[in-house]
Order: sequence, then structure tokens, then C-alpha cells
Amino acid sequence: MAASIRDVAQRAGVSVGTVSNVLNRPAEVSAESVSRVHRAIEELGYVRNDAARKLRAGVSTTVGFVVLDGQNPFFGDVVRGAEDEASRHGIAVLYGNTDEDVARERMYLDLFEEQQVRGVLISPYGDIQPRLERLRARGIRAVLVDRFSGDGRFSSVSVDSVVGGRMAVEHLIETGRRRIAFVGGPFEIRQVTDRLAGARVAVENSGSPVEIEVIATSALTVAEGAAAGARILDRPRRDWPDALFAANDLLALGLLQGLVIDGRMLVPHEIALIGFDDNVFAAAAAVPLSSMRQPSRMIGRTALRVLLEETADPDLIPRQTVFQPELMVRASTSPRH
Amino acid sequence: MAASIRDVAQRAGVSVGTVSNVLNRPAEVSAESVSRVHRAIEELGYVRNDAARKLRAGVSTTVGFVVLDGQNPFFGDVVRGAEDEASRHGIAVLYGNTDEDVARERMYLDLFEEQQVRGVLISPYGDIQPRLERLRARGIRAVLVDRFSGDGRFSSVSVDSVVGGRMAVEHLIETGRRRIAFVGGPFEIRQVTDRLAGARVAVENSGSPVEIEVIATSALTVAEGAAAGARILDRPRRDWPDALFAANDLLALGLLQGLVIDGRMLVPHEIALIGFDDNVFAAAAAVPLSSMRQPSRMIGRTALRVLLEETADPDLIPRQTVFQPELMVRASTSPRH
DNA sequence: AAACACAAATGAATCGATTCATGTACGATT
DNA sequence: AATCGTACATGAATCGATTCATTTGTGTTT
Repeated sequence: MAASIRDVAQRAGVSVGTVSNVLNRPAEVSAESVSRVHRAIEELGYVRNDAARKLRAGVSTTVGFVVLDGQNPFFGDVVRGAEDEASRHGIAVLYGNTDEDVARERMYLDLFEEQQVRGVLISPYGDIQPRLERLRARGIRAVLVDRFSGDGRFSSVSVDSVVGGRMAVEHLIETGRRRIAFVGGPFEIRQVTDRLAGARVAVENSGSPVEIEVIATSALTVAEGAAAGARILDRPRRDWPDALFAANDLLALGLLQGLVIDGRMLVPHEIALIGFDDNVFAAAAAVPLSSMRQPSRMIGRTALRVLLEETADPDLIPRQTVFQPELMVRASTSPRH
Repeated sequence: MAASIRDVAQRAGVSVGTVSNVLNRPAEVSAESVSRVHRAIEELGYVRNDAARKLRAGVSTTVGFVVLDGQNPFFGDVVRGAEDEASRHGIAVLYGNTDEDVARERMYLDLFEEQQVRGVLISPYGDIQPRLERLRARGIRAVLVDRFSGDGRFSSVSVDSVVGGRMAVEHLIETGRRRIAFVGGPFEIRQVTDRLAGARVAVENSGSPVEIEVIATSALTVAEGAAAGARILDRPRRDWPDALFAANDLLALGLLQGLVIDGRMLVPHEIALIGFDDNVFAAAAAVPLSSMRQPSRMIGRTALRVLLEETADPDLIPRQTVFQPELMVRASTSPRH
């Protein structure tokens, strides 16, 4: 059997209370005891039992992160940022992927509640306000990630998607495009509707006669992007848009692939293309992809930091952190000639 | 305060033992009691305290997964597969990213040990055999992922990288290439050396006068791939290889980007290119990328299943599961003309 | 020498779920 | 009527770390 704190105490010739103090508040213990206890720990290969610790002290060393789409490099980066910050505090990130599925989302929240995690980061899909309220009643705080908390009941860390959508389309208009299509969906995802809303604002603000249409997809994936691209090419040429704004880079990369005819890229000469997220593959695409950069890692770090601050001081009122996206101009939106 | 099992017992008018039985072995409890207990649980919003459960029963509902490179879509898929299987068993995956850093790897293993996870999945970087032995001594089993366990002390689930490397280069040779460069590194990563070894086998087996050189990279990333591509173009044209085998798709996609001159792709006409992993972005690249497909999700699922079987029956002896990679031929390795 | 202050160490009580030896009730069997 | 078997239910003991009221020890002050 693994050594317990009692074994360590016996070996070091001190009481269990002292061992616990060495572990948790060494300043209150004599140097002599500290070193004896450490030696005993070393010799026995003692490892603290987190379950017992959590049970008695009520503190947990894990936070849960419920992620919308684990395949998306953007979320990979966000998780990575949260993890970086967490590891600095000796905290582990329990990670759950919902894949835009309400049942899975619910399951992970249940699991985290049983585990009594220190707190929860979540990029929500369904309407989970009630669940989060319940968690809070239990003393588990939540921070929304990549999603603004409309009513301010929870803290959030996100990027302004409306502004991002506007900037993207303004850029398309400035470079001379007039027939713009927004490619994205499903519209249950808040980021999608926000980006579209921003796009519409840009169109309305432009003095020029710009048209915008919506091409709906059923998911934000490469495959859906490619399919949407093929659908566009099926139309008579005069009905083609001259610019595409994809709701994220996965779609955009799929579109890029779909917009190849006989090995000839239509991008950017016939059709400009801009994505959202600026993931690692955007710059690396054969036609380097213009995109709206989100500080993904920073979002993760910040969300974790906010969460820890809130759990440290439960009286803190929720706050919304909003980052601004940044336009990355690359070849896929070069003006024609 | 949150309701405990005692509160539930009181409300339902039964003993705590009965409540526990309802939760864990309902067959041994009368239907009457079951329904009363369920009603009480409902009314109180009772949620089981996992810490107390783990402390007493010694069973954990989490497994740890130590991942080499969380940014890599390949590992994203593997994690996803493990998660799918786990959620089916009501188990959560604690996930830690090492980013090819020995210290981080160690940190996560410590954390998992404290948490007394049910078991550990790990795609190892450093030499962790001793750590895993120690975990086992504590009753925590480990399964190696994407890495064959040389001495058979642990179970493993992986793809035969040597065979994969051989198949990739055989394909290059069959399509008429003769000056092959292997692009990859660091060589601390076992998969890299295995793939190179396979490549060498293919060269030796070929009757033809095929040359192979090694272009080393310091990481398996898109950026490193692009840099390697630029280095190749810096050479006088007669020293160019006519085919590249990249150790993974991230490198290959970077190479693709690097091998663009004045908007003209050198791939596949001047240089053929094949990657490894067949990640989502491979098929979507502007020059669709030939690659060695690994059943990534299946690897994750299988690893988790093996782990659960072993923890259920500690007497099981370790077994090695090896999948075969599959050659996906796309435009990037088309014969010239 | 007595009184006091302070530092350090002690160990029993505690967190909440599980387990298991023991108890109870009731019908079946002799 | 006595005995037995079965089905349920009970509740005290337990897991291991933490906490805190108490004790012990040492030095200082009067």
C-alpha cells in the first residue's frame, strides 16, 4: 500500500499535524522538523492523497474546461493558454469536448460538479445559464470563454466578433469587392451570428452599392467549407460572389480547396477570401489566407486568471474582458491586379 | 451547504447505507426504497461527492492523458477518440500537454499520481519508464500511445512507423523519384527515427540508384517546415531533391508553403511531397497532400479500452496493439506529367 | 523563584461515501 | 411450533489529510 501521512509522521518521529504543517505552512514549523519530514517523504516516496485533501479542506486543484470544438486549432490554442497559466499555479485542467452537442455539454458539467472542481471555463453551446447558476450556488464559479456574457451574470473573456466581422468586410470592400457572401453556420453558435452582424454593419456603412448574401453551412469544418465551395462553382459564373467571408478558418481552408478548377486557384483573382481566427494553417495555406486574428492563447490565460481570482475572492463581481481582433492581410484578399 | 448522503437518507427516511446501495447496487434494494431515495435526491439536488467516494472506495472516475503536442491535429483526434470511449463509461479525461518538455511531462505525471487517476495514457517524450514503473507500483496502470513499448513492460497502441516510412518512400520511388530528402526532427522523438529508418529500408530494397538525404528540423511544426522549404530553395537548382518525405503533416504543410516561387508551386512538378498522419488539413491543402493515414481516433479509443481492461483485471499482461498505416495518394505526389 | 509570553508540536475530531457484520421481518419447510 | 432461508435495512468503522484547541518547552521579565 502507498505510504500515508501517518507513515511519514512515524518515520520522521513527529505527529501527523506537524507533517501536514510542513506541507501547507512550513513557516510555522522548526527547520529541524521540516528537514526530517522531507527526508521521510523522500525515503517513503510519499505522495499526497488528493481525495482526502479535497474532502477535508474543500479545495480542489483542478479546473474544468468545456470546449466547443476540440478539433479546431483555435480552441487548441485557447486550451493551451489556460493550461500554461494553470500549471504555473499547480493546477490541472480537466478538459471536455462537447462538439456542439447539448447532451455532452451537460454531461461534462455534471462530472465537474461531482469532482468539485475549483471552477469551470466554458465556451458554451446551448443555453446553460441555469446550469451555471446552480454550479455557482454550490460554490463553483464559471467563466465564459470566447463568448460575451450578455447579462453580466458571469465573467467572460472573448473577442469582439461584431467588430471582427465588420473589419473583415470593410477590408473586402476597400479592396474593391462588391458582391460579398458570408459563409457560416449553424446560427445557434453566437460567434457566427455576431460575425454576420458585423459584416452587415460594414455593408450598410459603405457608401458603395455592395451586396451581401448568406451561404449557410451545418458546421464550422473544413469539409463543410469544401462543400460550400463546390456549391458556389455550380452556379453560373455571372452569379458568383467576388468575395467570401468565412465564419472561421476551417471553413475558409475548405473553401480554398473547393475553389480550384483544373488546378487553377480562383483565389484571389476571381474571388477574394478571408477567414476568422488566424490559426496556424491560415498563413501556411498555398494561397496564404487573410484572417481576423484572435489572441487565442491570451484568451485562455486570461480566462484562467480571472477564474482563479474569483475563486480566491468570491465577492468579486463578474467582469467582461473583450479583446479586439486584428486584421491579417495576406494574398487571399489581394486586389485584382 | 450542499446536501450530503446523510441529508438524503434523512429525507427519504432510510439509512445512509441504503442510499449508498441505491446509488451503487440498486438491485439489492427494494423498489420502494429506490424510488423514495431518488425522489429525495431530486428534491435536494444532491450530487455525489467524488472526493469522499474516491477516498473510501479507492476508485477514480478519471484517467490522465499526457500528450506530446496538443497543437497537432493528429493528437487532437487521438484525444477525441479516447474521450469518446471514456464518456461511454462515465469517465473523464484529464488532459495535459507536454510540448516535448521533460519537466512538464514529469509535472503531469506527479499531478496524476496525487489525483490517483484510474490510469494514464501517455505519448512519451523523455525516458519515463522508471516513472511509469513507480506509478504501477502504486496501482496506476499506464498505456503508451503512438509509441511501441520496446521491452513489453507496458501495453501500447501505435502505428507501425517503420512500415509507414517504407511505404511512403516506396511510393515516391515508384512514381519515378530518385533524389529523396527526409525532413524531420528532433531525433529524440521515436516516431521520427522510425519513419526515417523505414525510408532507408525502402531505398535499400529498391533496385534503382536512389539517393536519400536528411534535412533536420528542430520541431515538427508548420513554421519549421516552411523554414526547411526556404533552405532547400536557397540551394543551386541542380542540388534540389526531387521528392520530400516529411515526418508529419505539419512539416509537410509548412514545406508546401515554403516551396512557392513567384506564386508558382513547385509541387508536384519539380518536387513531390508526402507527409504523415493524414490530418484534416492534408486533403484540404491547395495542392492536396499525399500522406500516410493513421487511424487516429481509433488509436485513442483502443488505448482507453485497453487501459480500462487492465485496471479492471490487474493480472492481464501487457499487450502491444499495432495498426498499419495507409497510403493516401493525392496530387502532391503525382508523377511529372 | 514565580509569572508570563511565545514558539512549536500534538492528536482527536472532522469531511462524506462506502462497506460489512449484524439485525429484522416474513414466508416456507419440517 | 420450531427452524430455516431469503430479502432488506442498519449504522459504526473506515479511508487520509486538515484543523484547531491544547499541551509542552524555552526564554524573558519581575
